[in-house]
Amino acid sequence: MSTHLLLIMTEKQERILNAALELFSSAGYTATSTSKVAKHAGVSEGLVFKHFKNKEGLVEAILALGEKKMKTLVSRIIFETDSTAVIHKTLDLPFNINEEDYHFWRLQMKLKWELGYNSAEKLEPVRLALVSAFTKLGVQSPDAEASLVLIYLDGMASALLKGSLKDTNSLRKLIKKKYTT
Amino acid sequence: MSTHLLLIMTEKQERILNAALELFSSAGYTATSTSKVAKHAGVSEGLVFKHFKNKEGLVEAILALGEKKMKTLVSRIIFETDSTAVIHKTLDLPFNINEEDYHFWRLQMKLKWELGYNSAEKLEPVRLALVSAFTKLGVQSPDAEASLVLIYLDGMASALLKGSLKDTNSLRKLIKKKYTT
Amino acid sequence: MSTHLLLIMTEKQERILNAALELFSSAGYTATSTSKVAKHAGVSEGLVFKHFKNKEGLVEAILALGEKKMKTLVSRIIFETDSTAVIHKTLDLPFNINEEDYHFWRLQMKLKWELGYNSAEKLEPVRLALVSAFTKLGVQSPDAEASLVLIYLDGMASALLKGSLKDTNSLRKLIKKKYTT
Amino acid sequence: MSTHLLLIMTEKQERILNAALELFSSAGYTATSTSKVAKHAGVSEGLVFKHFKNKEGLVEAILALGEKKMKTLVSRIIFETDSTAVIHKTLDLPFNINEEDYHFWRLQMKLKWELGYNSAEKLEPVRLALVSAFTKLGVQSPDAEASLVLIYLDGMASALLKGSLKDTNSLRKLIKKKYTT
DNA sequence: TATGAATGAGCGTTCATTCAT
DNA sequence: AATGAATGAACGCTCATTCAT
Repeated sequence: MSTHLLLIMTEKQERILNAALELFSSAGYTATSTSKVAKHAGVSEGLVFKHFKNKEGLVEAILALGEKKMKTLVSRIIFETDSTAVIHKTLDLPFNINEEDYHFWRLQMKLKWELGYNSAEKLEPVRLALVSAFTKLGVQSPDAEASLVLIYLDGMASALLKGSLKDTNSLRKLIKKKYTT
Repeated sequence: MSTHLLLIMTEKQERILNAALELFSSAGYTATSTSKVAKHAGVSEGLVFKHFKNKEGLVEAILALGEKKMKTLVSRIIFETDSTAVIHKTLDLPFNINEEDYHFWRLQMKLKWELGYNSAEKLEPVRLALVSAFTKLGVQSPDAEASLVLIYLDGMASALLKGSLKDTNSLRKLIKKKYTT
Repeated sequence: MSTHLLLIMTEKQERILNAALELFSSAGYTATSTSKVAKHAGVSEGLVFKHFKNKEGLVEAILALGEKKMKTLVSRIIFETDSTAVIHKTLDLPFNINEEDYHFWRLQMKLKWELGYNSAEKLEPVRLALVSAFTKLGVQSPDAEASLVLIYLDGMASALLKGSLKDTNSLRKLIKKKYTT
Repeated sequence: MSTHLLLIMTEKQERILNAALELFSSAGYTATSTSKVAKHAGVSEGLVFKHFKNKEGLVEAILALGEKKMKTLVSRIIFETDSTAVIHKTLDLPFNINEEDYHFWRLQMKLKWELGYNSAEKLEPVRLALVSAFTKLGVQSPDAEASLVLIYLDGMASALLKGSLKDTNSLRKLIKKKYTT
């Protein structure tokens, strides 16, 4: 149960949103009924619709919060001036998911496949920063290098969020070593 | 629309399975109703249950086919003796998905997130082969290297199956170059 | 959109009643939700119930206004002394509906069928006046003649309020000619 | 409970349709829930939708039967050659509603106001026959006379179906006398 | 083997209404 | 007087599944 999704919301709105986040991220959007969300949040089912209009409105509200979080992460990278730091900070992204946000990022991955929601395009500024970084470093094909980093990023996030990895630390070291000049 | 999923099946059985495959892979398992599957296959609603018992039975049949296909792919890799070839063949896997099997592999990715079905564990033999290969090549941490390849594999398959990549060829070359001694 | 339904009402009360009138008369009582009425009136949902207690209270208030209007119309007829004038004034009733009251009378017809509300019994005094008029004129069966006029009245009002008539004027002349001695 | 709406239907389909007819005609379309219809028909709610797709489909099925009945009645009139007979048969229409069809015609009137369904336009052929009849009889304004008959028809049907009339027989005689040359 | 009639629980959503503020 | 958060029952409809034929 993550806390403080948004400060503007009333307590019950937040409870609904947290319940939805938790259930969507574990069972999926379609498989989670609005009545389950309401029950989990301890409110009437009608209230879900009063506050978020739709089941879709629920997920949109969550995704809107997601974009905010994403922007914060992205800005930390794109304003970095040191080329190697840009790359390393990008590679580090999936390792910095704290437990509080676990449900959240898991949902992003799920929705990518369930609803075709493209959270990847929010990383476009990062891709540009990577291209620029690789160019500065003088590598042969900076575009492809940047894409490869993002592909790795997706795979690593996926593996971490499914909990299928054992020794995450050595992986983190290894991948960074590969991008150290 | 792949044909001849299994030779043991009757024509209608196969039609049902193909319909399910297509619909599951595009709309998802939960969002696809058994009646839609029946309609798409051109059979009665009852027949789906006669042949596959459950909606779950349907997806299990599809997943069983997936394991078969996976085994074929895996065996091509693990019996390879040349270390570099093991790695390169693994890296090549997602690029060798032919159009006919597109729905099929897309569904595997989808189900991984929707139902928690773990297709990755079917790659365990490949991981072992990779560890062995990296060991032979004398790299510092062969376990981590193997894991990294599989993580990259997942990311690349994901990107390819979502069609979000433009220049796949240069990526293919680049990643292989990184694993060329 | 009639104004000043009742002078005793506050402005918001009147707005609610007008909104209800408009919506009930176009969509029907059952098909119009109290929330739509509130929205249309530009007030909060709660206020509708504060002022009219019930959804039923809303329609009763409207019907009460209807009886008032009806009484005015009726009194213009029953105090008429000339027999032919009684009949003609009755026959003229539906043609004298002004645009302002259009929603209003349409609603009466609608409610007659939707809720079984009997606006016809409010015309009982008119029926008596008609019987008396036809008796004075020496027709054979004054009761039946009076009933027939009211039946025609209903049919004409119905046709006019549904806007299915083209040449209303010639109809008006014709029917009156039939009751001219 | 009217019987034998259509012979092509299965028993349960007919039961659903009869239940819908009865409930729609007494409580109205909007105020009658599909679950009430199912319960009244003694079937599951799902079956209503299997057979009629929609709640709208239910009412359409009923109205389709209505058009059939209407056509039968209309054809009895328009193929009549004697002018006076055309008029008298038209005037007689509402008196010939048998108890079995009571719900049915009541519904037509109700839907006219609730859903704007225009059953009147089905009488257009009758109107033409009336115009022709009045023309042959040499009256001054045959169009208006025809319209007047239909307006009376609506009023009389309305009165009869609401059961607000006592001495229907004398009315029947009187109206016909008015159209006897 | 194959059909499709039939079910009842559950779906997302709207409803009339209450109540604390 | 006025708001709008909150409720829970009901709505129209779809679901996975069974069964007689």
